[in-house]
Amino acid sequence: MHALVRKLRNLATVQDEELQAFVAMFSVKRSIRRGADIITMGNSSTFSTVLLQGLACRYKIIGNGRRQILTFQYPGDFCDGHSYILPTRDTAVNALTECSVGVILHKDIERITAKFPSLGLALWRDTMIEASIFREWNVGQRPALERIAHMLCEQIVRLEAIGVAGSSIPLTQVDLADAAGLSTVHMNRTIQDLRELGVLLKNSRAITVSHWERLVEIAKFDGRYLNMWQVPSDELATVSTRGEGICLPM
Amino acid sequence: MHALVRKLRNLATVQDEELQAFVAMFSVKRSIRRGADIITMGNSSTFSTVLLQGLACRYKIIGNGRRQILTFQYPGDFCDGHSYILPTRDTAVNALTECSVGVILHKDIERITAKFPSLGLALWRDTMIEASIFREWNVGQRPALERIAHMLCEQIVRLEAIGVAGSSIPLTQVDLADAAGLSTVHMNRTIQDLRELGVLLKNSRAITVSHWERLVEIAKFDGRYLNMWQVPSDELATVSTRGEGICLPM
DNA sequence: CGAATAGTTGAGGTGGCTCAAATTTTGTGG
DNA sequence: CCACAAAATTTGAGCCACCTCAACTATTCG
Repeated sequence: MHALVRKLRNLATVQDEELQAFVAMFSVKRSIRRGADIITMGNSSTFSTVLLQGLACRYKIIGNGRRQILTFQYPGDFCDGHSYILPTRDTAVNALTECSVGVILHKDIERITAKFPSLGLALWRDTMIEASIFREWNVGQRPALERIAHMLCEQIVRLEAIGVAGSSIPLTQVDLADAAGLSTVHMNRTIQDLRELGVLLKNSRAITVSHWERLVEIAKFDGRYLNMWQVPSDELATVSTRGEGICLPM
Repeated sequence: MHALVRKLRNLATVQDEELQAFVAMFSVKRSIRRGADIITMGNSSTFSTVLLQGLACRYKIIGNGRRQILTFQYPGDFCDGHSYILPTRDTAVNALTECSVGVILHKDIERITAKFPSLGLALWRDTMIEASIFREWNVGQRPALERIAHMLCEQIVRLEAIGVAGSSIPLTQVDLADAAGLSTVHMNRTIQDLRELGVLLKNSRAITVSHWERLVEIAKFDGRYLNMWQVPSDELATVSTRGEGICLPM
């Protein structure tokens, strides 16, 4: 549960005992395999799900039968968009790599946030940051190169925020295309452009950033919308549970 | 303050006395004229702003110098995206018609939500619905006709939710273009297409829906993301203050 | 080792853009 | 109430970013 604890600490001043109590309410579900839906559309539920390991995406099937990815999710993220507040389930969540999740009953969340308001505040803030990300993606209408570069920047920053250093992005071109709303063909060609520009590694099959500054420049990326100013990645929480980390596929 | 009261009542079970106390904390600022910024970018503040009358938009100037509208705001909406929770100010808000707003100190919000948790819950829900709207817009990549139809559907539903009946949308084509991320030229041509299709009135300069069902069909609109299932528009709150209503320009 | 899945390349089509100008409507000051 | 400026709407013409369709080639995985 490291990921969740780390995140909540960033969001508000929360006492260790509060975090411990919160974490204790979760039950863990492991080994969700790539391609499986973590959350399915339509059925409202009595519990919330937090991603603990792996990488997932929130998505929706749109008119033409295509998958539109709305956001990527990293360890510590609430998969179901805080369904305990608003039970709307108009999107699904899919595991892009093997995943583990934590599950907590809505009524347990209610109980503990009533008891520890600062925990509720942290959760609220989390919903706001999610909203920021959606807002930022909206400023779509960017040309493909900039759009993709921007998406890559966001993923790098979010990976760093959960302690995954290294500039390799564990997503396929298909995933990125579905997220950017571009065809895979055009995604591929633009990735190649970025490789030509020296921004991504050329030899590797994986998507690896080799020139961060230039990427940021192309993307006109200003990461403040991610609200990750705090916590410079070191002094991470040391509350309970076994070692975790995002698993880098490909 | 009708608009705000009505909205909060929809979002949670809040006692009248709680609403009264909340409303009493606002000070009102009237006669903000069309074109003026209600919220400017960059400067974080110590208070929050609620739109009471008129129509505003949250926007951002993007790379090419163009205005990207992220969402429209109606009476009762928090202009600054609940800045008391997350002080990020990466967007501005502009009055699209003459507006009135209410202003409340962050610390007053803190005080009263601590005292009345159900009020805090209502506010939290409100942030979630805002996020839903951003999410829905993201599923951009729709062809222009569908995209615009969808936007119109949303505005009609939101207008109805605040008690403005009638199917006339008080926005210019320029505003709609900036929101849809389309050129005004293409917006104009698509509006004309909708007129040809009998969905919008032909003679009027204003944008008036004449065939709702067909519009919904074109848009593939499913309004559930707006979370307005409650309150069938009649029995509106009767708490204090003078008559208000959105002013329909054009 | 065969079957998916992911990545790459080519060719041709089109939705929405830009530039440019005309027309209509709205707002303002006299 | 009129005249003029500013804003909104409309129309035409040419262009290009990104799409679709259709292979073919690596890779991964059971």
